[in-house]
Amino acid sequence: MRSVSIRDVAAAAGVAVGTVSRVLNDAPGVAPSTRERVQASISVLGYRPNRHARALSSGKTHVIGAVVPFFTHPSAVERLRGAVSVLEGSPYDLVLYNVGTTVQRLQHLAHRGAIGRADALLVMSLAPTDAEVADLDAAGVRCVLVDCEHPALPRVVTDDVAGGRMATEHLLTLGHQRVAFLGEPSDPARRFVAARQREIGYREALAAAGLEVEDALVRHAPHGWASARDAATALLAPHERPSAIFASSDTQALGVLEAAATLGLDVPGDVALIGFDDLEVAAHVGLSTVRQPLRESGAVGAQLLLDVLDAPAKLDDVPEIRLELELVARRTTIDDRSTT
Amino acid sequence: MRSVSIRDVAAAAGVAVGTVSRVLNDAPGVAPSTRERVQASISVLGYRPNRHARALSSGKTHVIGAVVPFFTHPSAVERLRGAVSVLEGSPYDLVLYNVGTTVQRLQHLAHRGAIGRADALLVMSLAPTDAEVADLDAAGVRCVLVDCEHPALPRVVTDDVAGGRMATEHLLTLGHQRVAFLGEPSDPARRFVAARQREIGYREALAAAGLEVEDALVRHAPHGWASARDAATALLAPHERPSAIFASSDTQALGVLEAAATLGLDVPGDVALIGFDDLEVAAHVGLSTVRQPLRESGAVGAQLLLDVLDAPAKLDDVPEIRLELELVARRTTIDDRSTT
DNA sequence: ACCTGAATTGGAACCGATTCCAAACCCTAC
DNA sequence: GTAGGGTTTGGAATCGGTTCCAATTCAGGT
Repeated sequence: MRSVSIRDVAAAAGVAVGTVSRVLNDAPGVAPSTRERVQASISVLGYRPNRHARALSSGKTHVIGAVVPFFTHPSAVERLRGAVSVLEGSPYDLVLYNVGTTVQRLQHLAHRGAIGRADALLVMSLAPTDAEVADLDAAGVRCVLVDCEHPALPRVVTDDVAGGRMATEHLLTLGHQRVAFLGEPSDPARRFVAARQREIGYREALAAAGLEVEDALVRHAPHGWASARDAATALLAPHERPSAIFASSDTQALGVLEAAATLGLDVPGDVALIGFDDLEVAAHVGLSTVRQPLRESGAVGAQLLLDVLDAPAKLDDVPEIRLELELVARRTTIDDRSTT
Repeated sequence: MRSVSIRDVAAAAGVAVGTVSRVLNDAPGVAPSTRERVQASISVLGYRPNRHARALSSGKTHVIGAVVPFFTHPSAVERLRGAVSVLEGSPYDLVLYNVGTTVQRLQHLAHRGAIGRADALLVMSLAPTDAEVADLDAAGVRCVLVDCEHPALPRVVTDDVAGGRMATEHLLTLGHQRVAFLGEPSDPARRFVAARQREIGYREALAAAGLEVEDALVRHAPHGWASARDAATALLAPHERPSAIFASSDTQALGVLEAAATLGLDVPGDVALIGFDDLEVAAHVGLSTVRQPLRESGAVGAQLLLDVLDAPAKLDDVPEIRLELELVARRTTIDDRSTT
């Protein structure tokens, strides 16, 4: 039951443990014949180095922690997919840290879990505080951000304000005058800022078009399908209905779609709709949206993290990679039935 | 930079390291006053135990590895969601092992990666070989299977044959006589068996109804949206078209839906369609399907693994938990337009 | 006052690797 | 024949915990 240790290998090969270690790490200074002999013993004994012992003595854990708020959200998973695809080719293992509910949890996680286990952290959609950055730094844990910002950390971001503008302008261009916005309530700690920024873009676009923002047309509902449906149902009440809705995520847009269907409203005839993210489901239901390169953001972030880990020292200027957004017009804003 | 160790704490509190360790592990035999003093030093120094050192000396890593084939597939993610939700409340970290392409990879992973890092493995949809089970056992790594079987391992399963029957019978009950099947090619190592079993259920249902299986109506395409669409396009060629299709996964069913749309066929008017899994998207596009409790399977599997880890010895009879399937009829088999 | 046993504490050994200094070895050059 | 240099190799120290045995303390019983 007890596993083979490096000393067993050393004994079997008739060398010292130091030599076996050198062979294991492809370190120079081992005679070819010796190296061969050691390798033979290794495979005969079926020896596998103990990763914890290795981590303990070398200080490198070969673990990357992915801090993912809301692993339940499709967009978070999509980002993770990108990260996984990159990390697969690396010697790093990926530990999943889900930040489920409380914002407080990052603090908790960063301290209790991630630090002391991982060499580095890939933090998604959750802007760290200065204190957290300091802690991370003190613990020697490298960090890269995806979909959020902090001046001291390398990051992969998109311009959510511009995205909000794009979506809104698309609707305005189609002739809509009364455009509603459905977003998420800003969280108390102001750490999830994407939805808020999209709302800013929405307001900017309306202002640029010389339109007033009607308070009644701006709603907030917790991220998720059901709550968006309920909010949209209220928004689409017969009296003074908007002619178009911009939902700050595709998930919410699906809720709007459901509400419209229940109310017997035609989309886009009675009300046009655009979402944000371009989840795979958007293509299937014909949802117009602003495409955000979700998977790519995870992949780029992971790659950036690997680069950072390779770089010995702290970089002088912190890299920021900005990914582009793209408008994808589909059935919910442009009715192809009229053209066929 | 160097972190605080248990010896620093011991010195600060004026006790021996053993005592600090006892405090850390809530071990009995420490005077309340001493315990308090140690705890004070711990928080003053900001001490965090090093998990690798702990793992090394205690033999417990507090890591559970999730072996997930095709992290890109929605169903795999859904299972993982369930597992994550359960493991969040536990002291275990979750390491993600994606088995991307080659079947060979499990061997690779189990040996190189998972073993020696994790206390236990949650293996999904990938039946291990006897050799692998033996290795796992030899390495002292506990293991629970989800969506696959091995006589020696605890597992969470569903009856895919029955599911295949359910889907097919649903179509037959609706009066369809020519029911096609779209599945996945069986992999060389015969390790992903679910799709194959659903096909068996399909054949059983046809046989029970006294119908012949027409070879031309049974197709196989690699899992995924695009390849299913192509296969379905061939299947739906005008000549001798089936009146209904059973796709062995929702993902594939979406491909069929796309093919039908492109061909200008009405669903379910020209061709009825049923999938398998009940992914969230199925509800949005109105896809009939056989609901499989994906998330629950992950959750139950994780819980089972925790139980197994708690149980000191190897259990005499290996638990098998069977989750129920449920038919969900939606628009793609039952046209509500006729009734409205 | 002394003995016994339980509760508490000290501290060495150990887990399995890396790392680095010193020792051994082998050639070549003088 | 030997000094000197570069390779190889040996092996002790170390990383930061857990574990367990021995030592100490202290209370209660006689």
